[in-house]
Amino acid sequence: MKNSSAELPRDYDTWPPAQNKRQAILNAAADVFAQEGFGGASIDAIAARAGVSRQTIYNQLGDKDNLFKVVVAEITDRSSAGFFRVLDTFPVAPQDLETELTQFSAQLLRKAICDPNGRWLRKVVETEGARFPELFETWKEYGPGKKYPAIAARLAQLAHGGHLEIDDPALAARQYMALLATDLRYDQQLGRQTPESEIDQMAANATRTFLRAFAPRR
Amino acid sequence: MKNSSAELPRDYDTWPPAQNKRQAILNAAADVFAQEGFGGASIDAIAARAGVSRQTIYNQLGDKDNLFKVVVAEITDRSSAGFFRVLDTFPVAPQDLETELTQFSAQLLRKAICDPNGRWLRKVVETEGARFPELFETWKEYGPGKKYPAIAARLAQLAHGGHLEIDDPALAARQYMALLATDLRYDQQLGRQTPESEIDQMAANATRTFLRAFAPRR
DNA sequence: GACGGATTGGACAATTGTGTCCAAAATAAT
DNA sequence: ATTATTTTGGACACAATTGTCCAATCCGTC
Repeated sequence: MKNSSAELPRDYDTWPPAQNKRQAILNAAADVFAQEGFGGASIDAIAARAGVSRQTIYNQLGDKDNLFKVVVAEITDRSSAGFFRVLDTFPVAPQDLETELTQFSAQLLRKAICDPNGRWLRKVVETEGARFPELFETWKEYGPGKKYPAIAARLAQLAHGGHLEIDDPALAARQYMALLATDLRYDQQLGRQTPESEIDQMAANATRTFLRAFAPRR
Repeated sequence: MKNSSAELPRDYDTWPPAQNKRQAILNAAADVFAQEGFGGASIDAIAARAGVSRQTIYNQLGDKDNLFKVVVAEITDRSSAGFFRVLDTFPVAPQDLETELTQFSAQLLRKAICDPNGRWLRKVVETEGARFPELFETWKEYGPGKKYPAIAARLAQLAHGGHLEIDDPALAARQYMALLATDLRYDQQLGRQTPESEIDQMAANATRTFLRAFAPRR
């Protein structure tokens, strides 16, 4: 009935479910908040989806505001961790830059942008950012505040090695991310799950254009 | 008290206010829906902001679902009209491509992307798209469905005239728009109103990178 | 098997929201 | 000035939601 596009970012590290009801609650809450917004989400709906009594939620996580804060913190952590795990594979000393950067881009799309954590966060930040300013200050710090400089640093490294020609690495990083997300937004804006098969194509398109813009002249 | 970042897309064509309470209601509803989401928005809040009795809303626009639909249709119209008004100034036969395309880009940012109508729509589509699928089918049709092909056609024209080198105009159009929106997302994701002064810089950055990627080789 | 902590389901008060009804008041039209 | 139309504000029934309380129950541990 409620098979929305916003799936819950599951984390199978802590399992089986009976052990951590808390985790089940957080997953369910992430779902419902993303689907209904903060105002529209009801504790009952969350409890039902988590397969848990409403009281248990209050016992473990306090009131609705606090539940929301905990969920955001949790997902922020997961998302950030996923991003930096992929970032470690950045081709800082490539043999074939286009091929390797395309592969890296595809990984980034798959594991750090398309992935449920990232999607959930972007949606919730857009929706509820104004309601919890202090919360999203920290998101800003751990999200854009760390990701973009990290990408910029890698690009600068490539430029220093003569593989790219870049005036402003920070700008180049933002544009690289924008190119990567080109078709993602178009798709995901309505719940369309971007098909796995298209991700490689998207990575190739973005990388190609990026390199045409920033490859050394001749 | 409620000075949110989401301002109401006003339309001063129909004025003074006493004449069209209907317009006041739609503006207020746009505000509150954007701020609170569909679930969190209350008719009372909308009535209060519109300076109107709650009953008047029911008289003129029926129930909450219908009110929402009318608001979306209204804003979609305005946004689409604004976009195509700017599109008429596209430099199809430029003397100095970079300069003219930069100017066009700035206009597009100012009047069709940054503007309250466009911002409102993007936010609401992201938030409530799953709840009103049929509504956003029409949005899809009038938004991306017409805008991107229109841009693609202009770019193809430039390519045909030898000003650009483009394999896939549709892809180039999506990437051009993505580059334009690069810093917009970064800013607006939290309610930061992009300062007027930065728009020209953003247009210049996007255009420069786009042309470096798609200008004819040599 | 008995203990203790977590979990459950149900009841509860208080609040909030929707949508309707209606009589009084304001506004516009004739 | 009189009539027609809107608007208003308040009352209302009904449903949903939040957060609390509590007795019954489950579950792992000793």
